[in-house]
Amino acid sequence: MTAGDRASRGARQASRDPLSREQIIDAALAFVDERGLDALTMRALAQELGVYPTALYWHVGTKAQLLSAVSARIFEEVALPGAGELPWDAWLAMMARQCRAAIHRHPNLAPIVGSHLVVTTTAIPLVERVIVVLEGAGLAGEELLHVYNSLIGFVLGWVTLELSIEPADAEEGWKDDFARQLRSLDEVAFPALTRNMSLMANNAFMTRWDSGRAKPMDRSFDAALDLLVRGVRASLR
Amino acid sequence: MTAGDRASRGARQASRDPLSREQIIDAALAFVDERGLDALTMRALAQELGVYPTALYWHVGTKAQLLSAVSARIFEEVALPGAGELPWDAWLAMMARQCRAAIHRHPNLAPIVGSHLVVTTTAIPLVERVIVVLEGAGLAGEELLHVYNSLIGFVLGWVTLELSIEPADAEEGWKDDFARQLRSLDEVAFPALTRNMSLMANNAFMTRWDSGRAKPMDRSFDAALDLLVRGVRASLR
DNA sequence: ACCTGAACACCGTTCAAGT
DNA sequence: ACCTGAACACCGTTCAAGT
Repeated sequence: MTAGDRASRGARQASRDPLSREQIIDAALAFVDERGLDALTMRALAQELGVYPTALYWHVGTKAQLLSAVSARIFEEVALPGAGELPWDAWLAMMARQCRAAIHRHPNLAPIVGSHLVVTTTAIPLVERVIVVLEGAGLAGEELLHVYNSLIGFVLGWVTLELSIEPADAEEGWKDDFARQLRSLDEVAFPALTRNMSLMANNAFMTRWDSGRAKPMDRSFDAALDLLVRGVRASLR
Repeated sequence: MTAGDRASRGARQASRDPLSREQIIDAALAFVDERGLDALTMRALAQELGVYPTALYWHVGTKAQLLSAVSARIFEEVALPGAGELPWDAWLAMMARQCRAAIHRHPNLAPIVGSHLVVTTTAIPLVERVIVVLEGAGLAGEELLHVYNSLIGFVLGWVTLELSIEPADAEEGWKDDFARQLRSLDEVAFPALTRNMSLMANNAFMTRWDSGRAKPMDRSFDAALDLLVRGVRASLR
């Protein structure tokens, strides 16, 4: 460890107050937003804060715990209308779109949100209000539980997939390669896909090469959300 | 690099034939299944194969490319009924359950499947048959695209979330801690949640502490799938 | 309580050299 | 074509020591 590990112009250089856990989480979130998940190392973050890497451990425990705290921030950013201001179906659709928007604001965190268990109370206000609305729609018991899981699982999961990480630039022309592979597919073996290729190419899961970061799938999300809410509506009778 | 990096009893010790790309991918899949995603390093995998780490690079390019190839294997394992054997809605539900089952067979890969762009032709047969069935249900054009994305995004995303990674054992009693936090929630601030706590605790996204790996969410998945298919059915009229 | 400084046991990857 | 062997530039984390 050399003195060069400390930043010459870190945020800490100006403010000589001691580090805080909150400050570290804020810095980590900004870091991931700007430079990506892979670039976040304890050493690089420490340098950004003008501090030795090991100082972080005193505040946040471990890198995994830091990341978990950072991803929890996303749920605080979800802005919801008050319960009762909207009919239940409009409220749920609104909630879903607000969740998606919050994740889209931090796309580099999507892999964490989507694949790490959320064990934080910061999401509890959101949970509470969803339950209130579902009860308002006439749901209770097991049925309420399953509809809740359907909605939350759909939103968080679908958006995680939408924002998938693109392969690194190991092979440069991989996008063109994949596009070409799709275009030259055997139309005898795959008649339906080749017939709909202009529709599917780069627009559908498994036949796209741009991530939702570059090419958001707004229309498909709205459609999926509509189908799910329709399903709930139908099941209420 | 010392000679100890090579395995003393690796699979390679017995078979002296040269490595192959397929063999490496197979070994990596088995490795991840047994020892987890974090345990997979190029060095450890090389040792398992009785070879120097750098030998892997000649065959698979890079670790990211290897992981992408490994996760593609999951889609080959999805067993589907022939198109036309079932009504469209039953076929789609079957497809969804088979996809979920395939991912559940390799839960440690869920984070990769859920958060890395799929750019492989191994999933094309699946795509083809889904389109055939959707066309059979009377869908075409944009509507077909959106329903396709709704279904695939739901299945892959929802299951990724279901199989979320649990926090490491940094703090040992974190499960009890979280459970206690939930139980001691203010019932004035969170009346709906506290009222339904026995229903929600460890059964719902954001209020559970066991991953779907230990505690599969079968009922909720089936319910969600049913709601979505109901929605599609309703939208066909 | 909070941070430094050194050290440990790893990583992924490149590249020249061998066969 | 396929693999070895050494080396580079990193990692996360622990721990004793300082203030």
